Amino acid sequence: MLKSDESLSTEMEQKIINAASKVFVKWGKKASSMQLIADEAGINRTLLNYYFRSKDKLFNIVFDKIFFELIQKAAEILESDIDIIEKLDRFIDVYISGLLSNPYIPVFILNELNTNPEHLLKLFKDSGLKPIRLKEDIIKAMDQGRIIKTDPLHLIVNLISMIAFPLAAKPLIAGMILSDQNIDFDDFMQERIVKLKEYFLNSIIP
Amino acid sequence: MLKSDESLSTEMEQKIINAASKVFVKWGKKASSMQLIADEAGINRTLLNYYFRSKDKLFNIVFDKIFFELIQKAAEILESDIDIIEKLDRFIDVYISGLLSNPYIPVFILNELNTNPEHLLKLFKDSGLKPIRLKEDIIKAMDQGRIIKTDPLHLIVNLISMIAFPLAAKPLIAGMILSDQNIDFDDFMQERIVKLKEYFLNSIIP
DNA sequence: ATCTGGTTTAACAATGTTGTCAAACTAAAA
DNA sequence: TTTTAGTTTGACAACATTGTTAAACCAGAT
Repeated sequence: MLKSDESLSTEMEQKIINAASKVFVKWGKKASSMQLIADEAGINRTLLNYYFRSKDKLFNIVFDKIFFELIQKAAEILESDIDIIEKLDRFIDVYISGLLSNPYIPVFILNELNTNPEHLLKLFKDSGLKPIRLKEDIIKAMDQGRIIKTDPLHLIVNLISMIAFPLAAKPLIAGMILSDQNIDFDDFMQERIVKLKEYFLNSIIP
Repeated sequence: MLKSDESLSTEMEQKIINAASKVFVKWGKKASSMQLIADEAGINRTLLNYYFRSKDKLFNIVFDKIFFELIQKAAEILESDIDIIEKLDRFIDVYISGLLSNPYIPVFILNELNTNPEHLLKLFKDSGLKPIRLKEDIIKAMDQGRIIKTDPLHLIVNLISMIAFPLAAKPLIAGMILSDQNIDFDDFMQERIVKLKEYFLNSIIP
């Protein structure tokens, strides 16, 4: 079919990016072959090179896209003017539900993080997001006596950990902790949204 | 040199396993080549096959060893008869300091977990460790009023998350949160041992 | 009907990786 | 010294993967 306008080319590009995302996120960069991606997209392998030149280029596009979406979601919440407690509440909500539909993403990110830290740090700097702004919000709330006084950096790390780790470790949680109890992982995580808010907010509100 | 007794063969095997551990843990299974491992060990590549038959076999030995050490450490603490609060305290200690010297391990495990869950679950079952026993300890302490009443499963997940995630996400924490503040990651984690105990125990003691 | 531009394909070369094998090596035993 | 058994090495074949190229294809424009 002729490329009569931009949207058609973009249509194929989208198809490829979607397939590549699935494969890269599941298997990681090195273990993903161009053939696997082509199969997933239902197209000839050579088309991947035609549209994206090389595996490296394709990977970077996919990675940047996924990372940007994650960062942007955080930015929207953190930079908004809502109350700090409400912010934290939403943060838990948005990330757990968001990642629940794509549980391979955390490990995918962590993996690239370990093998190629510069790439990610560059992206992060370009994004302009400053997680430290959250620290200031927290300190302010502590001064006002609305939040218990504790180390704000560790508090932030605690929150991110409790949100992200269970998703990254899905097979571990499901297999080692939930299976004997006959609990479904997704149910557990849905419940977790409520329970984590309860636990975390209780732990910081005097 | 002739293999006059067991220990000599074991010496080379040890050398290989150490090198393979380093390479596999850093780069993951697929991205690690036998050549890379041989270079790390300073030996001829063919020797790897001579001693361990195949890459798969070598990988499984390395992985099982690392996983077993992790599990065993947990078992020692959890199965001991010390007080629950002391148990949790030690758990934080042992895992943060242990993984700090080997920060690539968490992602390595998580990665294998995602791409090959059966392998790990089999290992886990063979180990005989029951993390659920911790749940019973916690419930007992809750009944005695020594620990605040909350969902024990989520509590366990919270603890594991706060311990393991920052180590898995070292470049993220270091690059996105600590770098502006001029804080060294290892210092931060040493401090974290204290701060996390404080935070976690405070959050569960009435 | 032919031309023309982007698109798709099969075939190819280059490279990397794994595992095997036979030959070379080494140090102790006979 | 020669033999012997385990060890080490280089060479090889098989296979997977990547990226290129030239040819085939296709639908609208001329």
